Amino acid sequence: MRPVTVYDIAREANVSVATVSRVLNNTAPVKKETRERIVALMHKHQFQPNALARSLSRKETGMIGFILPDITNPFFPEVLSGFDYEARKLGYTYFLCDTISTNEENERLYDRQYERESQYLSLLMEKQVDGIVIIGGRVDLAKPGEELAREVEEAAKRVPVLLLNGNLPQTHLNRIAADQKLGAQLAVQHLIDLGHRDIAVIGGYAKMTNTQQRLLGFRTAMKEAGLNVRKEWVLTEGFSVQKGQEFASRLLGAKRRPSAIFCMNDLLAIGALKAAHRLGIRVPEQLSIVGYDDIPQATYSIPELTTVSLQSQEIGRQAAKTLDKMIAGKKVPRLQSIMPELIVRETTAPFTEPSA
Amino acid sequence: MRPVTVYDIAREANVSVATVSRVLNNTAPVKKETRERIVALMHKHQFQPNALARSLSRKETGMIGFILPDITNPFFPEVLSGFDYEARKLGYTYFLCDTISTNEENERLYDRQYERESQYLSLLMEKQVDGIVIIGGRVDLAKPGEELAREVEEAAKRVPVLLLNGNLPQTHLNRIAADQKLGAQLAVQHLIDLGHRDIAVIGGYAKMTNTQQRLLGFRTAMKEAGLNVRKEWVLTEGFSVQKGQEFASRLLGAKRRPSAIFCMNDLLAIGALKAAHRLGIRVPEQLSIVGYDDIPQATYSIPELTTVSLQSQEIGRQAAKTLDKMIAGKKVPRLQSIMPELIVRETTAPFTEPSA
DNA sequence: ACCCAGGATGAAACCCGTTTCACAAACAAA
DNA sequence: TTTGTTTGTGAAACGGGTTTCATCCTGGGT
Repeated sequence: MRPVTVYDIAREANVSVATVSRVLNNTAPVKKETRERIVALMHKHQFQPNALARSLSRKETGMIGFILPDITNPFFPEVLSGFDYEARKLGYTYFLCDTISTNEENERLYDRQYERESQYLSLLMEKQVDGIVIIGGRVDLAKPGEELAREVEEAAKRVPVLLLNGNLPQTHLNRIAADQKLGAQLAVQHLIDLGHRDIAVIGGYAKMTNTQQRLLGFRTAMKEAGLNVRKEWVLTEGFSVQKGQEFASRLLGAKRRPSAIFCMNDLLAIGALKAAHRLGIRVPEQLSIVGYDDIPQATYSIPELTTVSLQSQEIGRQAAKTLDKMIAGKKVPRLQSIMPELIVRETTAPFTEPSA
Repeated sequence: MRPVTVYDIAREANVSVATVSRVLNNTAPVKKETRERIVALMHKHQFQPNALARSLSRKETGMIGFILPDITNPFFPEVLSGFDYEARKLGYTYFLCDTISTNEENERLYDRQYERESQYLSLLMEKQVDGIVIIGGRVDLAKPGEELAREVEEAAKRVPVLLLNGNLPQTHLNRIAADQKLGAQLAVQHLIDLGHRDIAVIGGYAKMTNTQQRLLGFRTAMKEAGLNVRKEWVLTEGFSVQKGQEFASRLLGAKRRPSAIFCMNDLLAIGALKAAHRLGIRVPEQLSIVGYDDIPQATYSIPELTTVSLQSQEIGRQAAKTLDKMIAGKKVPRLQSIMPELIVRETTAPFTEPSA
């Protein structure tokens, strides 16, 4: 059966569609009895206005595109849930756009992310979304002037784009980001305060600005404490539990090993925890570990992870609020910094000389 | 600047919009040079067809609504990622609809889920989605004839609706679901085979059909082995790590305690693991634990969880494929059962008499 | 030379709302 | 009573595509 339209209602109520539209949107006064007659008919027929038609003429859709790299990475659901909370309050719905590729074996492939990201960018624009938020992915990687960055900037000319946690350098795009450098400094300073001197870092991708920022924070804290960074204790290219286990095994298997490891995210930290366990190294007594992100899983492990909270939900909420303002044409600050916070739990302890 | 439309292209190419539309969709032959001229103009102006307008006349949007209860529960991102994979291949985009409510303190509230679910149902229909998939939430709870169930069925008359893992009894709606009873049986049988006789179950919600099914599987396996179920060892109402810890503490703190715990999901199992650890009970030597769902986090814990895999990604993939068929008007089986699989890892071991 | 099947194309209707404009009626102020 | 402002309403244009129908051409078959 054909869905009922304003025309059907109008005909049956002996009014014009204009009037029906008016009661639908309360956009102009309608005589009380006329209104009631129309409302009754709407209920009777379970009238649901066609949002496509409405959006087409209104030139606004109430739809947002949310581009993220990998929904199975628990960090993203966290920010997404914060975003969802505000977005819904503001009356938006959103498309979820995951830029990761998986092959038939469910292995995650990060190589085609760029391609996917720009595909989504134009797809979303065709769908006439009111705004786009991008977290992770290319915005973390692109260098100024690069083709990739240009595409995003191009899109931003046609529709509000908000970057989360990204770090597209030298861009005029609005962003909300945690201070990555500070977060790393917090973590490393904590280890130093506990008396650690042999500190390693694992994870991240050397090309990602986020990683670079955190590495910078790490180096800064080390330098200020007069400690030097051994380059074989800086292991990058990876963000998974798997990788964390791998990196930590390598670190802990060597003759000289660090007494503390700073991990670029919690997944890596969990991997490090596993590696230590396999090698019979007790955490935190013999090895301190600090994670990053404070995903819910950080409290699932035994011992629970000491980590740097990026306030993921808060970022998501801010994102929704800010994008809404941008859509409304209001001015918003170019960069909103979210202060990271160190959450001390159970994987860090004062340094003690190995008894053996 | 106003976006460029088919009319703009048509005017500049000295053709009618019909012709432009034809080259856009390859829907009828167009003279080669005309086509080339039009294509060139499209590129020149970076023409992007307005998907709203297109959908409005085509009466299909390529949009799907995906309703789930809580994206921060890692089970859902898993099925979502499987769904994403296929949906994208088939050319769909989807709205993510999270039915959980959170208050300002980010606490999750499940009480208003119903309301949210029906709001989303009509919202999605207004947005003219081509189909809707619902996982968890009301479809797990509703009894036949109930108001809630009716709403879903009502929606299903207007747009294809697919239920995942739900168990709306006596409904004619299409569903894809893992065999919950079998999954539980597998888990419990495994424990019994290992020599356990004192087995407890924790988690779930008594009103959820899923929980009921699993409980049924549990009881069946116990009965077949001639074991009886102690009712103080059946603890329901909860699905979180927190709850798991609580339940397990209660169980393990009692004078008489089980030698094995079957958990209604992996989060609970992780909680149980933590409780055991706090109480100094070694897993799996002194206590075996089996989870359910096989979320990625099941391998993050130490020891790694033995669990029942629901093949979450697979369910998601099937969902996309099936919904696509439904949208195309093809017949699909009323119920597709996904076989659960027991994944034996490190939290289960043969029963041994307590040495003390 | 004649007929017919495509090929190529345009005019116009259609999808379903919103919004502008015009106009009549009702009511208030002067 | 006259003028000015609301209230109440409809006709029609609009948003940006798709699709049907009609028309004109062209090449192949006989």
